[in-house]
Amino acid sequence: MRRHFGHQNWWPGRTRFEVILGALLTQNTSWANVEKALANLRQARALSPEKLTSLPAGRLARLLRPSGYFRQKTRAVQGFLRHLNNGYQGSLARLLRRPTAELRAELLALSGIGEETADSILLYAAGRPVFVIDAYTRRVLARHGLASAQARYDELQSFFERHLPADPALYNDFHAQLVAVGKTFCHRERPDCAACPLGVELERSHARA
DNA sequence: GGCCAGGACACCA
DNA sequence: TGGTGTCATGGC
Repeated sequence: MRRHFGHQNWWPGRTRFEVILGALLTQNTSWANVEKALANLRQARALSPEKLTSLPAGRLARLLRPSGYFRQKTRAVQGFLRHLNNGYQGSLARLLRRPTAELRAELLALSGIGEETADSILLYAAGRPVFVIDAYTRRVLARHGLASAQARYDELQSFFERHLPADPALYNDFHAQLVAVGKTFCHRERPDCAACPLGVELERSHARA
């Protein structure tokens, strides 16, 4: 996959805080729309926990509007900031220093943060070896017969974590590569498996076996 | 004009 | 536990 697409350099974001905001804002939303919202925040000089905390909900909602679901996302962002301020004196470094399992549970307890968003934060902002499962990953695995379409999140996650070394840098780009494969070759209506680098490699490996 | 995008959650049986 | 509706903008 990397030979075909090159390193994907995920996650786009200048700071860890920006990565976290991106994880919250990209839920069921194209990254292009997320970038518009992040650009709004940057222009408003609100891309830090302190500045963002001081923003009234109405103003924050207007800035987040291009990313869609802006009312929900406003609540999610403010909920995260409340947790950060109440539990960690607003220090992202302190929060992200928590042991992986505890941090994951804390994130999941916040409203607006589910498994994928929590794991994106763990991997891309905190650098933990946690494999992220998203809709593209599901589609690619199902398309290649590597997992059932109904498999649970944790089943798919352990599939990767069992078979790959626990290396955050590897997980990082591996997930991004799967998304690239999903976007490029695993279309719902007209998948192009013949040209798919993953499909070709799997065919080779089956032929060898 | 319809479909979909790097989901989460409430509600229901 | 599993299925369904809702949330919303913007690009194609």
